[in-house]
Amino acid sequence: MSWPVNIGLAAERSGVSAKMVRHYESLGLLPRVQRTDSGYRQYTAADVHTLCFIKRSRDLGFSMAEITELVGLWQNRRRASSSVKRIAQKHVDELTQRIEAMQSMQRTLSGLLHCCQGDERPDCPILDDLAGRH
Amino acid sequence: MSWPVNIGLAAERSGVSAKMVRHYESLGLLPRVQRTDSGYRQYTAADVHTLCFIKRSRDLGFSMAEITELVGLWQNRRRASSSVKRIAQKHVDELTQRIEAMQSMQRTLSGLLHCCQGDERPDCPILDDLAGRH
DNA sequence: CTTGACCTTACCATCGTGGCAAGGATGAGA
DNA sequence: TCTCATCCTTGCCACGATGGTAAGGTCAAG
Repeated sequence: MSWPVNIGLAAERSGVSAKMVRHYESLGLLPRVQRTDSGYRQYTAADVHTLCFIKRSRDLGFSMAEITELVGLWQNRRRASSSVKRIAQKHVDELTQRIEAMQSMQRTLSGLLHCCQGDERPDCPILDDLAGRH
Repeated sequence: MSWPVNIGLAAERSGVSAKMVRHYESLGLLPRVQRTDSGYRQYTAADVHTLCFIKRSRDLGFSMAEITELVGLWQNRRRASSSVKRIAQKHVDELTQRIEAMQSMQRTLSGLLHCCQGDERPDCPILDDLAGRH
């Protein structure tokens, strides 16, 4: 496996782009980066593991601020699981709200789409709705 | 009703902030704005109606690019309703995709939340999952 | 004439990501 | 050893839609 690895391999193995790896570092999300004499970043297996953690968290929709907290809890052996659960519950609640908002849009639009002939004529219930249907 | 009105009243009546009214103008989304000698923008009833159209479109989740098209179609008497329907259908499809992606996150997180005790102990299936559940 | 509410433009911040540019490092083949 | 491709470095700009703030002009009521 040849550890440590350059940023390119760390990116490939974690699924995070090299660009984002540097960005996360600038946010203080990655603990510390060893460098070669010429300045190349060197990633250990543990570093790549942290990157994978961040990737998985992003894939689940957590914000960078939330991920910062989660990484901190992950690396803190004296954490309370309630702290993690609180963050996750808040995120799920936000997801629920956003989903409901989008479903509401979707319902309205689906109804309008159903009414619209979609032919060459200009009459269009979608535009009528957007114009305030008066 | 006293037309035309300043940007503040136009904003209040349309539900769009004055800031955004200026922004939409800079995007070319509002046709033309009359000005007083001192440079104040003057909005007619038709202008406010257009702002309401934009507001309603934003509330339904359309992007500014899509709204630019929709406003153009709205003001074009020779439009084909199929053009409108195509835009709306594409938007609904995108909404569907985003909703499904978020529901997938929600399902995963809900399962993890259900497993997490949320107490003072450090053991946490949520963190285990983020860390790659190995 | 002052005061306060309104208007003007212009710039910066958000959030997460991508792109580009200019330059250094490294390693493989000629 | 020279060269070239590929990698790495930093730094800046962009997105989309919105908010904030600052510095200044305008207007109407007191």
